[in-house]
Amino acid sequence: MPKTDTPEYRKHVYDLVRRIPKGRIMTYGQIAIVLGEGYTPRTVGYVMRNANVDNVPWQRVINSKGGCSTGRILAPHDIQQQLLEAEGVEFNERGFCRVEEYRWEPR
DNA sequence: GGGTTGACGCAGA
DNA sequence: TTCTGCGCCAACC
Repeated sequence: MPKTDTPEYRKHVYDLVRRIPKGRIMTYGQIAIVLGEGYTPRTVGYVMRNANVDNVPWQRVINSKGGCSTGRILAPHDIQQQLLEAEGVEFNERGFCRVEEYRWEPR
């Protein structure tokens, strides 16, 4: 079972995130299921936290609520909605988007 | 080695 | 529908 501390583990997550098309999103749970290998939303989130300093569109990765708990991240919460809106993702007043509609699954 | 926290998810009230 | 609690796995103190 891989660990999040290994570059391989993180690369796996990063690669999947980079595959997300423009104007699409993925939830932590979805990623955890797709990666399998004992991945859990927690571990995925842990990796994403470090992805902040990487060339990964981490803003496309959100929680099941369709939003992002940006209040706990190191980066400003404005970029999340801003970048996604630039890609065509619509957000409501609460700062949430329709996950069921924008959710993308790799194959 | 043990306890707490966390970019989460789901079930229950 | 929204809020609260519990569980999950790994990292941090």
